[in-house]
Amino acid sequence: MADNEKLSMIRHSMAHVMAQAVLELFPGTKIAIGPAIENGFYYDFDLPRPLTDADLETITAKMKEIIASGVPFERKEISRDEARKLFADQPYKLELIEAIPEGETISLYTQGSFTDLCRGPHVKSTKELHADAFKLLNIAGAYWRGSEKNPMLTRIYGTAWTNPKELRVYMDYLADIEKRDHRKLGKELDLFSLHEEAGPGLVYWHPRGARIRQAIEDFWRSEHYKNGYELVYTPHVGRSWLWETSGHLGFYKESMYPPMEMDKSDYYVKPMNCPFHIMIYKNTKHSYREFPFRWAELGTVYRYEKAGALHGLMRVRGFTQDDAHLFVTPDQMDDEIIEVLRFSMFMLHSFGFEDIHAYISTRPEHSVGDPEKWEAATAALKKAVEKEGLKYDIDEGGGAFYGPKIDLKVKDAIGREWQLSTVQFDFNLPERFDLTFVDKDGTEKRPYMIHRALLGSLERFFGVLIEHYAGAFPPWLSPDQIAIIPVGESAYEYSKNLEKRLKGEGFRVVTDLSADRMNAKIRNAQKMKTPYMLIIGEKEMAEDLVSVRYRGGKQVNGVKTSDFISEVHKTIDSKEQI
RNA sequence: GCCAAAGUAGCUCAGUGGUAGAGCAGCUCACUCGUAAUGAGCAGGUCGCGGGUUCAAUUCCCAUCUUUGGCUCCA
Repeated sequence: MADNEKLSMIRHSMAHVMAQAVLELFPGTKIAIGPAIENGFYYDFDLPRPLTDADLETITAKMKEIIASGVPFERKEISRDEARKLFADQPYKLELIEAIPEGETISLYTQGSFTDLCRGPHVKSTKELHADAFKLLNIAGAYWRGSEKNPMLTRIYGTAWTNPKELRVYMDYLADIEKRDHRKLGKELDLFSLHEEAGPGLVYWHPRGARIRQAIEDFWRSEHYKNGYELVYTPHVGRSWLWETSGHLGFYKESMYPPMEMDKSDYYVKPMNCPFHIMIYKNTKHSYREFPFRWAELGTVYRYEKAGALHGLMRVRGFTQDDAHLFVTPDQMDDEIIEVLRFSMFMLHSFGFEDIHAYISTRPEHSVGDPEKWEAATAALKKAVEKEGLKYDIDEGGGAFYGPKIDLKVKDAIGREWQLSTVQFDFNLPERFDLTFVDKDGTEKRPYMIHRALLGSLERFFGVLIEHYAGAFPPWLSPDQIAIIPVGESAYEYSKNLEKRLKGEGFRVVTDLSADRMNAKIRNAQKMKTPYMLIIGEKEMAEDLVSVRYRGGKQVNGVKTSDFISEVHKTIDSKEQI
């Protein structure tokens, strides 16, 4: 049997053991479902009272008892009527029984005092479960059957493994995630903040965060020009006419900030950049000879995200998309998609993401646009992904109503997937805004429109970068690249001049002239994860040397300053990590 | 929006029905230092905001905002 099947059986069985423990401790509890999931399991309960973290300990202790008792998991098949009778006081189970198709077997699994409606499979006995290889992690709310129209149940999440060592490895992984948390690092490294009193979900980029953003934006802009894009700037608000035409007021009004009334018109803050780029397109009549158009903008948009959905930089209400819109003729489509994908891969690689996976989403049930166009566009997406040699999955029917798309997800340093790039066809807006171009034969035709974002939003991308690098950015992105640390006051003057010299090279440099001892200065620079620390004392001053302490702890003393400068240039230019 | 928990100094956190405390950071002074914290002193808080109970509320209750963990959502 494959290891993951075994693990999944252990986890599923653990869920049953937890349900037994909860029922014994909280009589009258109604039970819902309890599957194995990635790394663990959960079970949903309708409890007589809310749970506290202390209850998790009690439940854990009870589970250990059940595991120690070594009871078998016994399977039994019964009729639908028997099942109804058995679960007469378990309304959620009754609902599940009714949902089982006629003719399908209904099976039960029993261990000790607990019987659950369950397809299985399970381990043979609780002897196969390890009392020290599981941990209950948290209590959360979850809608019955995942619908917000249904009652909210209490879900207990746990993790389970075959042995304590595996559990420890997983717990270490969770601790690593906590250490990398961009919200925590954002504070510690003084990168950004959010202010509840000034409006939730709105990001303040501090000088050190802004330096990173500048580095990203500078690179982004110059690469866009190199890759045949034009950069545009568009307004932040637009009259309701724009949003009525685009259809946003019809479909997405709930997610837009409410209107501002002025001169008897309603103005809306933009939730997307596309209608503005379309206005530029519509400004003149276009010939096929001008195509393709590639217009990019770091466009700041505002969306009303539900209060409970906000999360640090990852889900915010105001964010800047690295947006671009391509207007192409049908015969340019294939090449343009290939080019966008290649560009996208280049950008992601530049930021240190190597493991990239593509997801293609195809036409959903309700869609606009000619099915043949959908076919052609989807084929173009597949062709591009294959040409790039990317691994990909297809989400049949998972596209937006207006067109198929490719999403790229990257794996970070600890294996978590983040969606960054997206390339989407749009068969809706060109119709709604009646976009045309004059083709070779003199007739007016409809251009293809493609939306794409390479980094997604700068806020979210920043969050992902922080977590990927755990705050230790490669020098080209580091807020401070070099920290100068004079050994004593006698080196202050020299250090200030060295700072000037290094800044002249274009480096981001800070000199620590505080009253702290040298050791404390090193500690502070280290805590800020500054890549290079230069220790300056008598020896260095006398011979134009620097003593380099690298972020990793390595020291190289007596380096010629000019050698250090060329080394840093090389590292920054190549975007290497140190 | 829903379920649950939390909100005390800039940060991390302790604490109590009789209007608050630590460490770090900050400021001042002294020390002038060779690879992860020099020492002493000072200052800093309407205990998220609004009601209620009480002689008295930061503490108990209600409402509200925000945050956290999830759920739902994410054009």
